[in-house]
Amino acid sequence: MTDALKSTRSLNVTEALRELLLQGEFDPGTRLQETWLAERMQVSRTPIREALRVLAKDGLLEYAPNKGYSVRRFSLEDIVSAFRVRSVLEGLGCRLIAERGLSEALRATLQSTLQSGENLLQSGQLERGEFDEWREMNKAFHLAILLETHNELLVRFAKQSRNIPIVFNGSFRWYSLREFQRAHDHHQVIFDAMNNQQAERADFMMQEHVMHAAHILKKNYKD
Amino acid sequence: MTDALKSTRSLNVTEALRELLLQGEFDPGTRLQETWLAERMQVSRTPIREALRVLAKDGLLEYAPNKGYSVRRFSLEDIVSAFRVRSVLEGLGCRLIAERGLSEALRATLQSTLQSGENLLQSGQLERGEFDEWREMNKAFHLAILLETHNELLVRFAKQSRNIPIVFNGSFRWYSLREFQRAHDHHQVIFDAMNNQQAERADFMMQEHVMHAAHILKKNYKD
DNA sequence: CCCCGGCAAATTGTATACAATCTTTTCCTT
DNA sequence: AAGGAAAAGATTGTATACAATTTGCCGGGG
Repeated sequence: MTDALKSTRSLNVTEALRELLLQGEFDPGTRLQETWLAERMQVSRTPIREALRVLAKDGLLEYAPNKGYSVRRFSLEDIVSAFRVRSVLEGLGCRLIAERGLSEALRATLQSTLQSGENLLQSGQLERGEFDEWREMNKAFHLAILLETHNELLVRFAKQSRNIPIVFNGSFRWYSLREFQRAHDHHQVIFDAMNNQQAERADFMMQEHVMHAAHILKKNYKD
Repeated sequence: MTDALKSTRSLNVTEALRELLLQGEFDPGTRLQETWLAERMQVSRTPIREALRVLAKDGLLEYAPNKGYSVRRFSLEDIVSAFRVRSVLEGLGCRLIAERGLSEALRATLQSTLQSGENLLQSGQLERGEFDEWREMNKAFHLAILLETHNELLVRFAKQSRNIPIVFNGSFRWYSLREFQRAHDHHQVIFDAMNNQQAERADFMMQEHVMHAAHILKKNYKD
């Protein structure tokens, strides 16, 4: 079997820190000192430094030579801008899939996620705290489309455009049942469009879908 | 004045190495050993390692834990895929500008680059080796549009999607006078569309423009 | 001849020591 | 008291030493 579980402290620290940042553990503007982090993470400064550099490149931290790193502040405008970028990226993904036609594997995967969505809506449990299943279903739907494009850069950028604290978990906490239903409808239409090789329609609806999420966030986000 | 010229060895090495990779100095698949690089660059392994990690994140190198870094191989398909992504990103840039209307500053900048293009075409010098002016003009045109969107992620992704060895310098070496004229025509139409707030047209034409460059590269690229 | 265990060399990962830079405090001058 | 040079402290940048892991080689067993 493959030894994909092998890793290094540097990589582990990078992901641990990224998680903390995405969960909003540190206030924006906070300076992250290497020695302090090193002590907290129980490693030396070396892996810490490598992690910080990567996270800065990901846009989660700001860096100034000889000054160090600080937690980036995301304005509402930054976040909406990121959604707009993601919308055209995922829209392109749908377009590419629709143009070449759905593979059997992808059709099966997407139908499965649609069924999951249906079940979740039927159960009526979506008003309480168990958004996790929905989150998982949603992620599976979007990721399956992206991966099927076999466009590595597209996948990378689409993933990266979600590396923003408030956005990362999906902003489902604002969703009413009505909103979940609408999202599910979007998914169905997007699937139908791709399934019928309607590239323009698939692209457009995916953009609509993503920007609607941005719209909801915009309405509820207080900065 | 600002001290933007301050830097560190780590940053310098990163950019120097990036330049070497973009110029195709190393064959794809080549393993880049830290000690070897350190000796060549006259620094210790520490800044080398930080540079390698960043360049791997940029997609120029491949990395495996405890194995090291090697120069990534870009297939023709990889390159065309990157163009497709860039086309929708820059298309979105044009759309955003067109929707809100051209600022005076941007109108002036773009008209200036168009005039430069006009002059270069008139001089008829474009068949020989001095593509540099054209390259500069082209870069100014595309970058001015991107920056005016004030969408940081859009700018970052669009720039990053050009960080590919063959692509980076622009593939103007394949261009005939006819191709330069066509590119110039595209620029003019894109400007006109934005100037008349024709968002859809501006977006579409920019995509056309970028993908035509991909088309030319595809015809001439031998792998 | 192949295989494979294990030792040796090479290479990467991590910690730490030292250098350079920035920040803060002190204290002198005006 | 205000200003500012200069020293002290803190923090980042770099080099190097050491640890862990991988790679290559050698020899023995099948």
